[in-house]
Amino acid sequence: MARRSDHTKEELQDLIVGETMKLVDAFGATNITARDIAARIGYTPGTLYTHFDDLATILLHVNVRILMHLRAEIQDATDTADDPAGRLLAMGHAYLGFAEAHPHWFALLFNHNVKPRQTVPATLQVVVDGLFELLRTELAAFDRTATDHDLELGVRALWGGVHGICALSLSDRVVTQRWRADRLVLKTLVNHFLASWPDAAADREQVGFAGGRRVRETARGH
Amino acid sequence: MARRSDHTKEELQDLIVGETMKLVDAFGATNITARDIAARIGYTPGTLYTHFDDLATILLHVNVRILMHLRAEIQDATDTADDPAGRLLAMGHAYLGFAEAHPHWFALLFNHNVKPRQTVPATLQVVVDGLFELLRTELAAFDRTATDHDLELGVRALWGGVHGICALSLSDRVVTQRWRADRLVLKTLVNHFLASWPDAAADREQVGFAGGRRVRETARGH
DNA sequence: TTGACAAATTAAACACTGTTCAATAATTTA
DNA sequence: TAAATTATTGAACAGTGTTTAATTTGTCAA
Repeated sequence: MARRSDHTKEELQDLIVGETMKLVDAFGATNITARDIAARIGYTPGTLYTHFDDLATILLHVNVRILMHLRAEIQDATDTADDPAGRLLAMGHAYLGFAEAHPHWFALLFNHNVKPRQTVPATLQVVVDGLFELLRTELAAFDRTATDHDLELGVRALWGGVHGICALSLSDRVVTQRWRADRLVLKTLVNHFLASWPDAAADREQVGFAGGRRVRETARGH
Repeated sequence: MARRSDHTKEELQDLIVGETMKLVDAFGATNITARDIAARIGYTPGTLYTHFDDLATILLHVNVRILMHLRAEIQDATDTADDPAGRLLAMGHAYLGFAEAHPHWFALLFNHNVKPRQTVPATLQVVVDGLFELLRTELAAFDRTATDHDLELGVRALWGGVHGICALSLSDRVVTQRWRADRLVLKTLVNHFLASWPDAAADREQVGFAGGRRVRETARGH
């Protein structure tokens, strides 16, 4: 019998969430069982239920940590460029890199199995809002004349677009496996999106606009 | 005992896939069981396994039919506009409308649980390619000077973008529930994407470019 | 019509799942 | 030290996908 003085209540909860997160990363959320987690932490399955309501709740806490990882990587990506457009593209690349490096985490994040009853940890929405704010800051710097409404629309469209490319890239079901130029697709989307954004011209021409052909130069077929 | 002369082999397979599709639409793929399907068609669970290898295979066949529905709706959306840009936007709206009307179908389509062994029905890739071709045709009409490579990139970026907005819209986990202006987000993405596409200017100005402010007019801050 | 063969269907079982709960062990309090 | 409290366990529960032997059904030659 595991001695209860081995861990405090909080330590054990952290241990459960942490080991579950590793198992999800390795095998996917749908392929791990309560008994797997219990064996991993050196307890029996019943113990999980004295610390969490059910497995779904544990996975919800795992999701919070995953989101913090994702936000950290996106924040780091900000340093790789010194203009807003470059930073936005770099954030997209970080997003895609994260999805490729941890497909099971990505799947758990966005494949909703949340039962209506479930109490979402308050921290989750906070982390999401932080992620959202990172994008908004860059887009605002990119176009300083944009209204709040413009930014809201723009951030959601851009985030959605990037997310979709990542999601389709991981969904080996629908998209053919042969074609793997996701970074190029990503760049195409982001560049085209930003290229027609109001007041984009000055910024873009200063920094060379992140490689590829310069869209505006060929915009009217010249 | 159900009499085997009630249905031919093909009829019974169609019945299984069809009833499973209805159950998925109503309750979601993760909430239906082999016994549910069996009860629905008036047979016992074992019968399912004389016609399909396992449940995952049945769901794969369901996916084929779902994709055909999706393609049909997108094809129909083509008639609602008479210029390529308008048709592309209408196709995006159809995509989003389908996701909203059948969230469980949409989830089954893109949340991959396909085991590596699984034999994907040949028809599935055919349907996907057809869907892909619909977009390509419109984008090619929108920019007749685009190379094949341009079109490939553009279609994937555009499809990915639209898909992401739909996916995030259904993923009530990450995106806050309060903000529901997905159609506006969709229009923002598609319009900005097309606005900077080469040779887009002529078409866009002819048709008024699907509402909202005209991006190019303010592009350089005039 | 009959009888043998083939195929479809079933009921029962298998190992597994998430979850619950009385019994037990470990710790804290009096 | 004794009592009360709490954490942990092992065994059970109902339900899952799947397999299989036994049974029913249909076919077709004799």
